[in-house]
Amino acid sequence: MTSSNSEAGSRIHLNRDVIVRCAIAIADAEGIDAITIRRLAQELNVTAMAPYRHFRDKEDLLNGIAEQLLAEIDLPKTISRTWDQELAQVLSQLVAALRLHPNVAELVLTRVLLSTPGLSLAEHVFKLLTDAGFQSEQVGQIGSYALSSLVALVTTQPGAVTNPDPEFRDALLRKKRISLASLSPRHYPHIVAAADTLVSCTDDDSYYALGVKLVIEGIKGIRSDLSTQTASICDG
Amino acid sequence: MTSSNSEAGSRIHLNRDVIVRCAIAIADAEGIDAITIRRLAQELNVTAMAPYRHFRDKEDLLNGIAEQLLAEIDLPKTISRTWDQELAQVLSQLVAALRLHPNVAELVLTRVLLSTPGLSLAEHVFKLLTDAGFQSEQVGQIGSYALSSLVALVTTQPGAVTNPDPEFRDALLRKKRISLASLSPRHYPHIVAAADTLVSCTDDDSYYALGVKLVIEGIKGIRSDLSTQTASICDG
DNA sequence: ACCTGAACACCGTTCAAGT
DNA sequence: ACCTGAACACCGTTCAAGT
Repeated sequence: MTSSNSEAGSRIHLNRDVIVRCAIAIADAEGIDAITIRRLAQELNVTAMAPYRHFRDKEDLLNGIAEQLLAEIDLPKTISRTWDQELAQVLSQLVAALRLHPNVAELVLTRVLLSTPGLSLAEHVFKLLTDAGFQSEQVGQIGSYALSSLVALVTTQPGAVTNPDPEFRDALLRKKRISLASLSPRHYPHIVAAADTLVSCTDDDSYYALGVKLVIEGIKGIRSDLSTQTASICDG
Repeated sequence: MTSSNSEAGSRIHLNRDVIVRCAIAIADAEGIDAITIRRLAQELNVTAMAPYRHFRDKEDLLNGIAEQLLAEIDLPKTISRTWDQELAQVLSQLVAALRLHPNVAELVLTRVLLSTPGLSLAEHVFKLLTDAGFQSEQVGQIGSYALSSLVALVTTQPGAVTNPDPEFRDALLRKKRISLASLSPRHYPHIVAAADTLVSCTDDDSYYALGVKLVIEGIKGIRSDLSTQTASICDG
């Protein structure tokens, strides 16, 4: 992470975007705790107070990081398909965007409604749930659930160790797997059996696809309860 | 939070449990960032280094807090009902335990497998998923999903503002609702419509019950896919 | 065995200046 | 308009002592 920005003379014009990108790069390399205002200033060849021209305080910076992650999502325009297919696509986009920077994914959990790209995402999800036939209160609750479930999934990503260096990372994962696999098979038979899966997936893509599917199927299950009570809406 | 422990003379024997409980009390009153080793020491009438006899470092303390939260869950013994009913009950217990201390609930997200009560919880959930007919790889993935979804739900709890004092809290919520409700209805019609729900629920209990139901229904949906491919297992 | 006390290298953030 | 520099009140954590 002593990246190109830290070379003497590379005095790029400081602004929110540059600072946020630098913060994300630091976290990618060394974990979220490595994001400090002072470290950021140092990395950008600037004094400790310079970032404060662009951020009210550190919380504002963290909001900016969450916003940047969400800005990577490109919401599909296709309105041709069914609500559940579209929802699956949007949620997959969210997961894909967060997976690019797993060390800061957790910041999004409580910040979706604080930025324009987050609001657009939520609005899109809420619209699809409305299409599915839910009333506005359930739309808010189910929508929040869907978003936070998937953010949490990326946050707890098996094998999402900070990433000091690939070799050390592997060693850490190996240690973790051993500690699970060596639990008492009498007390924790199912954890021992699933130890490999819990530590790191054989296939991350299918793991996240399953997560999206679980959310969608959950919503469908709730919806079918709904349609037994009220007039059934045309299926999308 | 300048609680009974901070009175001069109340020198309770220091140990992990006392320290963890004090940390939770601090977070309940002032938010998770108020948990510092030094503050803890002060609250317990002890020097800054005293807690280090009982915790290797701050991370160890946070693990201890997560463990304490999970220890409040009492796993039901009843094996009389169907897997989905039992799973719903266990997950509801998890939610109930976390709701007691929403400001530290986030600590559990990445720490379930690091403590005995967390391992017991996971083992219980995994067993029920095995009963439901899933193979060990899916058990691990679906189990992780179920646990992290519900932890996330409590973490993002609408109205889970730290809690300085009830009056200030209400003001903050009001401000939040207004900022959502006053969004452009042209760009964010569904968010505006759901603003009340998003900021704080009319009924928290039913909100969390819905969360549990979404998880269960999701799992059932996946399971029915499963049973079309492999031999169907006896229900129940 | 358990706690103290001083010290170190860091933080976020303020305020008043510089250019 | 944008950045600097010094300062303040706080952190987590070390090390060597005390009792």
